[in-house]
Amino acid sequence: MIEKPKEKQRQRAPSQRSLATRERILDAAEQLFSEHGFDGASIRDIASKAGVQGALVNHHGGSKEDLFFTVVARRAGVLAEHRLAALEARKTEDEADLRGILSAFIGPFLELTTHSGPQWRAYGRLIAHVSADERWRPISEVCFDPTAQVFTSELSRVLPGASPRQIGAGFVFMVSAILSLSTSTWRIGDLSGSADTDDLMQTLLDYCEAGFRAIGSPG
Amino acid sequence: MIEKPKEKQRQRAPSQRSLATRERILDAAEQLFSEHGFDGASIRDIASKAGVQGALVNHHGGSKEDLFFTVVARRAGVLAEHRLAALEARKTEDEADLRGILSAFIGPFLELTTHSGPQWRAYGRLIAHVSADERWRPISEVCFDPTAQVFTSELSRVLPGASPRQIGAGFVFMVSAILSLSTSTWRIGDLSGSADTDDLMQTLLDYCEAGFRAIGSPG
DNA sequence: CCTTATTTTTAACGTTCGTTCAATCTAAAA
DNA sequence: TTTTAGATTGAACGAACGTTAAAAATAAGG
Repeated sequence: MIEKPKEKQRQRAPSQRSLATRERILDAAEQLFSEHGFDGASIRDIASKAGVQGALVNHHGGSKEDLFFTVVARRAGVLAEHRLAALEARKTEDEADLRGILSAFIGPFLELTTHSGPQWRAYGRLIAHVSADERWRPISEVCFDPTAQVFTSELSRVLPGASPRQIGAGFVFMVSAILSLSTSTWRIGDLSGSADTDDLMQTLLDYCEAGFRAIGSPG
Repeated sequence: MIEKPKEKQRQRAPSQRSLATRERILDAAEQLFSEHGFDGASIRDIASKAGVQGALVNHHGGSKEDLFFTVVARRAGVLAEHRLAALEARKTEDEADLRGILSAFIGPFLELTTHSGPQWRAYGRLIAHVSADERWRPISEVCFDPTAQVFTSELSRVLPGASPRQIGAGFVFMVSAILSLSTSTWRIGDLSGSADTDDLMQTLLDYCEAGFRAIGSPG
């Protein structure tokens, strides 16, 4: 499902039109997968939204599972770069304390998923699906675990009193809270405005920071 | 999808065998819905797991959406009763402080989903699906929102400094963290033992209590 | 026991699914 | 310009889907 080694090398550069078509297909898949999940979104729906024939989806994306992996992985690298860059920036400015670490993890995600257009917003919901369904654990391991390990080790550094299991639990709680902002915004209220989003990020940061401190300190 | 008013009254009591068959079907649906989601679980799979013919699933459960709602609603009342009873018990013992309220909400869920057999364990994952997919919002409103309102008003009482939006955000964060224990246990590590579950409940309680206090206090 | 409402099976309906294949169109490379 | 790899279309495949209808089996009620 993940490996894709068998691709006989191409003999011509892809045309600009085909590249654009491929992106349109991936965008359509991203939206429909995020709205209806893997099983709820059909190849035909994706093709229709992209304005192409169904067979073209298989041609550009391979099997449906290949397509799903491609869509998830497409933005995973960008997200990881933003997070790790934010972490490094905090480090060089001696702000790599608990709140700084959490900000470096939470900030880029909320920034991208709320201020970078509908595709990134859809990607937030898509990650929620990936994270909730054990079926996609291999995708998580490839796309998100490396970054997660960097941050958990940083958290262990600033919270020496917490066991690895406690760090892991707190990290899962934080991730689930972050993703809930992509899936359950209607539970809290309308936060389409940018100011509300920043407010909510502060609330989330306060919540997670205090939670980690409670975990990391005895008693 | 939710309403089910058209049932012409029956003229004979259902046999014990049919009642048992119905429960077997609901149990099978509960397990498969929780593992593969609504679209990923087929009527034929459910029938096969229940040991009956496919048509019998429709006969006992109605349409697939009706069946899903029935499965979710079946244990929702029991869960709500446990939570509200725990809350009342804390109130009469003057332990209805923040931690007492959170314990009354978290404790019964973890107790049921980890110590009451595989069906309740499946039910935990099932609720995670309901909570994550906006498609099932009507089900959430019927099955879970009444209890949620009781607890959020209690939280507002003990956290007068927090706005309704902050209370709502904290509640969503807490719910998502609770459900993550049903869906992402593999992220934290192997916690199949019962002792570990109790440890994790303490960690979750510490985390959420501190988070709520941070939200509820100025600064 | 007899009647028949209800349960259960068997079979099939029409639809949609993911995927494949051959034909056609497009455009990169020589 | 010519060649032809690659992009795109159109059509079809077999399989699985949710659902329905009519028999057959079962058991409740008289």
